[in-house]
Amino acid sequence: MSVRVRIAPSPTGSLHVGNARSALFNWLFARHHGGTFILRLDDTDVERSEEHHVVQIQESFRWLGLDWDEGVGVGGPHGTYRQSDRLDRYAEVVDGFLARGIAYRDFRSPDELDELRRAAQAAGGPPRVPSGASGDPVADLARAEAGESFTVRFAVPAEGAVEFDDVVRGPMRFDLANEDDFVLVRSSGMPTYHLASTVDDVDYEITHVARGEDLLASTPKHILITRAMGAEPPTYAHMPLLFGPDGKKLSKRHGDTSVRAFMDAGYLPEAMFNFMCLLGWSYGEDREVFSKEEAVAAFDLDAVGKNTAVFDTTKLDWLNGEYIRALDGTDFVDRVRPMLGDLDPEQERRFEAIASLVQERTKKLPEAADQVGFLFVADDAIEFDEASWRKQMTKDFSRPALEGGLAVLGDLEPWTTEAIDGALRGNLETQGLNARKGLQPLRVALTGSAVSPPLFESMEVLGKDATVARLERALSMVEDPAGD
RNA sequence: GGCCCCGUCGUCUAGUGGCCUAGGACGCCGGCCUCUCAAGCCGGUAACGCCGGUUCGAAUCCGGUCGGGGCUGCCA
Repeated sequence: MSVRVRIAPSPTGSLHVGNARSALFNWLFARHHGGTFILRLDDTDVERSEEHHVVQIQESFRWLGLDWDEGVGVGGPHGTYRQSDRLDRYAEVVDGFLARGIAYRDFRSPDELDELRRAAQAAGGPPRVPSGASGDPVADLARAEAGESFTVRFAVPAEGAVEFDDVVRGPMRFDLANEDDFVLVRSSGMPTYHLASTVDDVDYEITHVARGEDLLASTPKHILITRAMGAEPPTYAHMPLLFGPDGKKLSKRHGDTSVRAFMDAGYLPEAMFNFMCLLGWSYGEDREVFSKEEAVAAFDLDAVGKNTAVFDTTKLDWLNGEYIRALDGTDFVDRVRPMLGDLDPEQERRFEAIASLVQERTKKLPEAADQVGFLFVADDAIEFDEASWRKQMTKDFSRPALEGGLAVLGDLEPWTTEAIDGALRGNLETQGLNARKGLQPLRVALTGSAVSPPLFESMEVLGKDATVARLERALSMVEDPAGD
């Protein structure tokens, strides 16, 4: 039997990294086994589901490189893959359950149920709410047709147990005595997640359900429904949850943890992919950096770990730098250019000339844009970083460095990195300054900051005129501190 | 309260009775390199929650305990 797995986000928000990680593992599993990866929408919560989330969720998956074979947007043999379009099918299943006495209509009010729950809990034993079955389906139907509000509940057997073998956690056993008669259909007529999701899994012939550990305790419900439908339950794999750096379950208060946020922050999808693989799974061989293809070849669900992982992006930052450095030079230029705004031909030339030097020293794409900013401003409009100025331009070496630099560069020919290097080093000797003192003021004069791409190369890219102009301007400001 | 899951360096993890005086990676610290910052290279810091048991031998098996987490909804 060929592997069929699914990811079923609910479009009540943007795609969260936790869901993305689940999707990733499902995708890896499907690809490893040559199976089918399905994207389904669990949108039974009509109150909170929104269409723009549907669009963004798909965008996030595509960005990460998780392509799906069936489902939303791509179609397949099972319709639209949206639960809101399958209401008739759920009703059909429930009617069958009702007819066979596997489910019943429950007319108790929420308040009444709360009361019962509290009482059961106070009793100390299992907090199971007593069955609300009247034992008279005909009368129930009459009440329903008369317009009384009701839910449909699954009649969980009072005794026995549900057992299954979890791929990640091993043998599981849940006593039914602890299981409530759970709701299948809300009073609004909409199916619950448990019903819709399970019916879909059966109908779509899902072979492996790999999802977050938070659903582990709900699995007996799903198995009960599956069996009631006369089907064999799929293989389950409950994957560890993701936590925030504070050790608490990942949520909004840990900042924006949507995939979209990482997209916008300038992370490379390859790096994000690689990073998420590391959360709960290990490539082995002491390897942390690997390609998608390598991950597909090595991955399997039974190798997924049991313990929760803290979503700490420190390592992601490092990985992103690794991937940026590994980028083809033109690829890097293409990815950064959109962040620079409109460039004239001269600015474009400067950017491309210095790109490779910036590529080596950036961890996130937007940083690269910051680092080349000095190439695009007018020579008399450089803004000086205050701390840099104080440290390099207010010292006794500041003037000699600038004046000496100007003296040797003024009529330097040819204007190349090598020639600039030689000229400036010669000046260091005549001034009796070490490289640190003799060159830093020039860097600040040129770029506005004590941190920049390599100085000589920057000068070459800027050209002699611009270089001289910037040095002169800075020198004039050093002479007259009040002029700053 | 009840049911269930988990517990190796700060973080992600390797480890399935001896190869472990516990390995790798990120981070951090120090050094080298060096025109700044990165990168790179070298070195260092740092963990089997605790207590019992099984065994010649336990991070690995069992029990307990403590700690964290999930579920307990007409959310998913």
